[in-house]
Amino acid sequence: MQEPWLCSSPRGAPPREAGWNHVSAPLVPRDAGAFVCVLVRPGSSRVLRCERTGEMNEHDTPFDELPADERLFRMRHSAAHVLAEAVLEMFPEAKYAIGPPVENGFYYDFDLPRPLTPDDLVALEARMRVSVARDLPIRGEQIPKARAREVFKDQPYKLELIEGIEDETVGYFRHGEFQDLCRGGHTERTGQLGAFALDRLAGAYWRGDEKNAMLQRVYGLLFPSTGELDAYRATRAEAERRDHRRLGRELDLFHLDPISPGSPFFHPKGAVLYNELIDYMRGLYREYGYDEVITPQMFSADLFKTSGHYDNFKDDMYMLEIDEQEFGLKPMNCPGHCALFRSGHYSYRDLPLRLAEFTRLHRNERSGVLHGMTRVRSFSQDDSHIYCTPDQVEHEIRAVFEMARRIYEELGLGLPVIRLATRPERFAGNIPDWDVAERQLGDSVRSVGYEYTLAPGEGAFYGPKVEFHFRDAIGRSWQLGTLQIDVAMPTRFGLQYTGADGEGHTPMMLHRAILGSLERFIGVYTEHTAGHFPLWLAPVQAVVVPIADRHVEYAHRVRSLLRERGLRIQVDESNERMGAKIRRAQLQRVPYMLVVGDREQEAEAAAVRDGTGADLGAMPVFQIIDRMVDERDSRAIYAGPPAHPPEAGA
RNA sequence: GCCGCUGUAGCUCAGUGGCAGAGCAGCUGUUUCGUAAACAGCAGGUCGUGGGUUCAAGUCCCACCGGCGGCUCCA
Repeated sequence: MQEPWLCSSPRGAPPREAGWNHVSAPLVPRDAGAFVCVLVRPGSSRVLRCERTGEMNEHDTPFDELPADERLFRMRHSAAHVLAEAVLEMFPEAKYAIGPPVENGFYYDFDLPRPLTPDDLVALEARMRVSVARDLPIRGEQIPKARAREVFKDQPYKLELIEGIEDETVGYFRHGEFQDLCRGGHTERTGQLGAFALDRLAGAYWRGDEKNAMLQRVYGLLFPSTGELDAYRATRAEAERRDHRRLGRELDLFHLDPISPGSPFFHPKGAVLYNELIDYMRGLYREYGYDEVITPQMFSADLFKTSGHYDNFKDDMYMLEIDEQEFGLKPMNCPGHCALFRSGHYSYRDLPLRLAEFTRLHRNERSGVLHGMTRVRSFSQDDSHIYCTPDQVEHEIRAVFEMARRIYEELGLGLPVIRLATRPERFAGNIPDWDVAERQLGDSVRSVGYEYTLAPGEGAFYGPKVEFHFRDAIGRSWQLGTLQIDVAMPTRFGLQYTGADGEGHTPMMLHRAILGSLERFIGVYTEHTAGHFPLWLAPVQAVVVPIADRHVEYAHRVRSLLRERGLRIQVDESNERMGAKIRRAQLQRVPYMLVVGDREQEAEAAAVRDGTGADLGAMPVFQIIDRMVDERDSRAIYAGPPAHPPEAGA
């Protein structure tokens, strides 16, 4: 017989549903004034559910009637408790910290006598399933702080949390032998957790502060159903197949070498992507009135002292000593552009001045943060700084938005999601200027038809920041571009332009990048497209496949004709069967395969197969050229990967 | 940087103190082929690096380097 369920019902409030019998007898008066409500079907003696409507409204509404997202939140939250229960069983001396629900599941942080191993995860998961099978009631209540301190007297992290709570009482949850300090949001029983699995181990600082102890974090996945859990795992497997580090190697685009950690080597094919993207941006710069500049790779530390980067980022810069003077490799372009502006004499007639630069930047990123192409130490950006008069700012911001929208659309990325990052704790400039700039950015975002979410305290040290995020083809969100108003550097550099009044004025300054770092963009875009780049970006745009050796010469003629139009074409002369050549081209994500045999040679044609695997039939060579040139010049988005992509390798 | 895991052929991986292996890729030869993998042979190794334990180390221990998963950071 299960133990009765305790509910701290407010004086026996009746259940709301018709058709339920309400047994309001206080079966287990565990806490003074607490009532237990047991629900049974009419005519049945089987206890179906208990309901509690206490001060915390924990089980005010039956779990099954909650909105789906609230149910999922509670399942994940309760799963964290069940995980902690399992860990405490395995390690009675464990100190447990916090365990919230998170996207895709939950985690719990522990201070344990030894590191956990993957085998431990298996054992813990088994223990969790026991708790689920026991289907224990989860009870919650508010208890006085003094009592909580007593309950958790051997739990330093819980005690610290208790001290941080301002109320006189704290939330206290139990199921079985397990008890936790918790603000609530739980299932009614441990049997309601849905489909879960322990996922991975990680380290995490207590309270997210690197000055604090490193705890062991156990991550779990949890979804309402096994189907959804499997679907999530399938998505993750797809992400692995698309991983740019893997595709970069398989498609021979780039690699990273221990000889220079975090600094990509672009192979010939990767360099095509890099240069095509720059060409694309240059074309837009001409259209949008940007001027490209090239500034030094290295500056005296004085420059970075002036800009403020020295104070904020010196440890993350590559510093050098030259002739007993301190120099640094530039980690960003803005100080150099300010130096360029300062060197000239600009009047209001020269503004807005939009300085763009693609030169390489170096940042000494901490070793643990490096990640493929998305977090590197050496990179270049489609970077620009716009100097303008105060009354030009709004127009300039809108123009950046318009340009960004166009670029993301042309690349097939859809509409970005906007975040507005405001003044951080350490900042340059003065607060009134910050307030104005934050309002101006927010207003501009709305005026161009976007909503934004606020990211308080996440701005750059010199000004508030708009971030452009987008979701890729498998639902992951990435930040690409940014737009910032600088409320510090023009003043710090003493920048001046001559106004119509003949007086000197401080210009406004905007920072903006749309692709962001080219390295990161290429990494993200490789994953978004799974390597199926649009034709204009594809490193090899077509492979000519001769059926037999006697067709090689004609294949070369076809290649020449296409190359004359600037198309990037290869001939597969290998001693392989056609099927193998097709397969190889397909695995290399080549957009077009041009098969040539006797029939095609006769007709000055090629049998065309596109990257989706569709057979387009034989087409005259001139028609193939027209088609490809059109597709390239219109920057058409790739139609989509083949329905059944083959696995590379064995 | 911190915590954990990890490092064997170009790639993916096997090798639990006793002769360093497989598949794919590569090279050579045969085959000359009609839309996703022809056949045969050959070659390929400082087992991340440096110390240590041992008669003996890819295997055990220590340090360092790189990578992976997180945390922190991200101009």
